[in-house]
Amino acid sequence: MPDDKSPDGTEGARRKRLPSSERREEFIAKAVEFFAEEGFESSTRGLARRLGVTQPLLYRYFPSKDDLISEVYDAVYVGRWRPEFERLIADRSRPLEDRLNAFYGVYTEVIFNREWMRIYLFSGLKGVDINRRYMGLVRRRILEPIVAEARAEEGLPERPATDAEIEFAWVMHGGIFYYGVRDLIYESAVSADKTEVIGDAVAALLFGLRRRFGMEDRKAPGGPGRGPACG
Amino acid sequence: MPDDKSPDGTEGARRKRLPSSERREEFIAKAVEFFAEEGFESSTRGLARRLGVTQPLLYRYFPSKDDLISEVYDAVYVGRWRPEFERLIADRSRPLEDRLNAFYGVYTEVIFNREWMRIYLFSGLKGVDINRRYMGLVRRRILEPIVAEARAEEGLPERPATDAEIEFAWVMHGGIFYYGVRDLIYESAVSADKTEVIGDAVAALLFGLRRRFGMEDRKAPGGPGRGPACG
DNA sequence: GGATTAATTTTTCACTCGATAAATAACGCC
DNA sequence: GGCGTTATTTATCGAGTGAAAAATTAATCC
Repeated sequence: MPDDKSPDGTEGARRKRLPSSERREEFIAKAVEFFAEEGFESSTRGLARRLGVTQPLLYRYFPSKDDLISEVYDAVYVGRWRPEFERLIADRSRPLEDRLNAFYGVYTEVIFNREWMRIYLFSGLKGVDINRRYMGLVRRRILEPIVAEARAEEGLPERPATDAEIEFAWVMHGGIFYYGVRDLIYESAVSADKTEVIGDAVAALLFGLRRRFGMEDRKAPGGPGRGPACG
Repeated sequence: MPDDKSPDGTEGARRKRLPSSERREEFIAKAVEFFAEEGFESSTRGLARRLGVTQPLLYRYFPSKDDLISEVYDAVYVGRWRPEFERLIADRSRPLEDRLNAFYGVYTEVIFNREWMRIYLFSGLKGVDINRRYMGLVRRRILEPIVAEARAEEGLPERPATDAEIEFAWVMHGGIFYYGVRDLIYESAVSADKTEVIGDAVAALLFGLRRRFGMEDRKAPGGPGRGPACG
């Protein structure tokens, strides 16, 4: 007997043909859904079933399961990054607190999404390097700018962020991320509203950074303007 | 041909027998290691290989793979909880900031551990309910006490923590947790030292809670002493 | 409308999975 | 030292896995 049922489920209704590029897009989009929900260990047959298509067809478009998974990573990590993230943080026409609230508002619009979060966590556990690269992106494009803007708003001289500053920014950033995890992955009732939670976190972030500046800018009042990275 | 090699790998060295209870313990301990590293989808044959034992032997001790996995959960979630967690937070002979630094010092000794973190994340993605129960435990035994202690130290009247307060405490707690994730799962260089990071986070946590108290204790100066939970 | 091209399915392979049943061999007891 | 108990292994089943090869069928072109 055939090892997969009629792709559509309903007998007789033969699948419409699609041009190669469209089909590919469709496959990737559904693969994001599918692997996000079921994990990357789930079978290509399961994905094909959800697509209403036979399993070997996948291999016409992707040489292997791993290649398909790479496309999934790209669609999520690269495809959903928005250039306005960086602009929002750096826009000095508004107070930093406003900017950060605005930034985390739109950033969480992207990442507070079941697909995004689950792909992120699954891929992190797999140890694929795109994950490490994404964290590098967050550090360079989000956290370092935030620290720099906070220094600027305090009237402190420019200088590369210290490890302790970045680490603290990571804790707050991770706290906001984890808020999404609780909501979307653990589905534990997250009752307070997002704007308020972000507002509290942003206030604490700025408080913590100013506190750090106060602790570290004593010994170097003028500071080595553009000294080598600390640590 | 036999479907598993000689369990030990090295030929001839027949496996020593162990009494039932000892063997069981050994299996669970190694299963924690194994599934933490490879994920719960990994094969019982892989685990057996690592144990130097044949795969069907596992089924002498656990009726199914899922039952073994449940034992793994118990060993990690229940077995590593330390009663001193709650005592440290509630010990009013010291300032709260000290207590929280001490608490997060020992708490992170337990959870900043590759096994613990990976089991936690894997099980969270699987959606097993022990995960939700653990988060309930954290809320009741850690976060609510922290908020209560913060109120007490401010001289405010006792009352159940509001959702916004708990949510903020979760963000800080999650930020610390995520610090461990970055270190142990994503293995992104975490350079600053743990004590300092915790110190910064604790300071920000207390700042944020006091800020919240100031925002919410205006309209209810005496407050409904033991009113129903907010929200 | 028949030939060409390319999208899709059918069939199949070699292997892995969780689990069961039966055979074997190490240990304790007397 | 033989015997019974039971820990452990051997062998096997049926279902599912990623992948390749070949057969089929829908769309396109002239």
